[in-house]
Amino acid sequence: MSSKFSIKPLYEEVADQIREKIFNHELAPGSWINEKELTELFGISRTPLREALKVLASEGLITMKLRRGAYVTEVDHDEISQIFKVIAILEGSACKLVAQTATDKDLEELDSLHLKLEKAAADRDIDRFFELNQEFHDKIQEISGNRWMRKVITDLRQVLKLQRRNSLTKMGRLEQSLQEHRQILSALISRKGDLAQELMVNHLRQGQVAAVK
Amino acid sequence: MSSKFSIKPLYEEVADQIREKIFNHELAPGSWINEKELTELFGISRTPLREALKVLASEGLITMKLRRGAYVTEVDHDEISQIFKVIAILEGSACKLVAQTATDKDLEELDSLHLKLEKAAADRDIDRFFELNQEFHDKIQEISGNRWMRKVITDLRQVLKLQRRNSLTKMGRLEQSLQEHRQILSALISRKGDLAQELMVNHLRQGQVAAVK
DNA sequence: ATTATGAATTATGAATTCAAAATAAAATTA
DNA sequence: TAATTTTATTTTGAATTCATAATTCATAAT
Repeated sequence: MSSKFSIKPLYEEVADQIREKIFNHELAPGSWINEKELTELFGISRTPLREALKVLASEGLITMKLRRGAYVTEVDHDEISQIFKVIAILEGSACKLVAQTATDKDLEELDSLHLKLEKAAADRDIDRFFELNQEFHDKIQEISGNRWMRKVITDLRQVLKLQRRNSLTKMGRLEQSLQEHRQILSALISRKGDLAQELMVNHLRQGQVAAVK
Repeated sequence: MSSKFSIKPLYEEVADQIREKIFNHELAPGSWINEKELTELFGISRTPLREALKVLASEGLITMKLRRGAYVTEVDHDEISQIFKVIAILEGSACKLVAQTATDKDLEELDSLHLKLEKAAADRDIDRFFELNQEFHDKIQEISGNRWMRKVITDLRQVLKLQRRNSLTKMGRLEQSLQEHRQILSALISRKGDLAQELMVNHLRQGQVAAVK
């Protein structure tokens, strides 16, 4: 591995790298993991690699088969749908809470974040849009102030990322998604908790429809 | 380890055993994990033990410090409170869904489960009560049919179990808890989704109050 | 007596080794 | 030739080994 003085343990570093490979489909769902190949690629021994694999398995990203090794988990449409439902419930609640308890400063920050999002969309900068879209959702959770809810959502989103068709891949959906965000933001700013919650749940439902095709 | 022909990988077996030790406070929150001691106790080498530790760390039960080892995670009151809130949101939603979509047979099963719970309470059989109480909650999630929601709740409950003062330790709370269950069950049977949800959220809030003292 | 300093011990992180199981390849037979 | 058995190779699971960092303990200095 690159630097001699590691900040994090080797197995975590390795887990990060493998996660990346999974998310960009260098390691596609269903494909088996070749330990030797990866140890050679990373220039490490099997011990930390296998530790990393166990962590990824407990996250649900890979599946371990006794005496057969590990393969990238395949999630079917039904499971994607279930995961979306859980996320919708949680982000919806977070939204309601934000409408009720956020400071004005919080909402200003959310607003300025959304402005950047609008800009990225106008520029047709897809990557930046994705990134800021994620930040927008995450900011709401941050404001709502429940670290465990945030962790749960992050973990679930990670499993969703196994799927290539990742919610708003298509441009058409992008514009609609933006419109939904505007409504959510507006509801938050006018402190309409129930409305904000409903809009967020619906927003995520739309995302789900796009995701499962 | 006991049986020669293992069904599950050694590291999982070991993780299970350590989890048990954590939950019954043989390994108390804050205490450091002695690798050598555990390998000798289980009669295994450090390799599978350390794999197990990494899994437990990713579950949040233990915390790893680089070059210092691992200790059992300590969760403070604030975090317990946050976790309860997430569980309440999810179980509340599950409850609403069950009221709306459960078959009559589902509700009959839930009812008979609750009868057993009443019996255990009448017998003052605390262990059995705990077990059936858990089953009651789990059954609702099972009926609601979202495996991922169930997994999330299970994982969160596991972290709660780090705390000794586990919700309804005191007998007084036991009777009240039973009363709350009756109301939830009644709301479910009469298909009042919103009420069932509200009752469940409140039930868990009560549990939280008991838990954080 | 208390605090520093340095040696000895212990524990951790990671590579290597070894045994057993699974897969692939070769050889035998029908 | 096709199917089946046998043998070789690869891969996995787990123990062992090794290097280094952290801790403990003993000694010396203030």
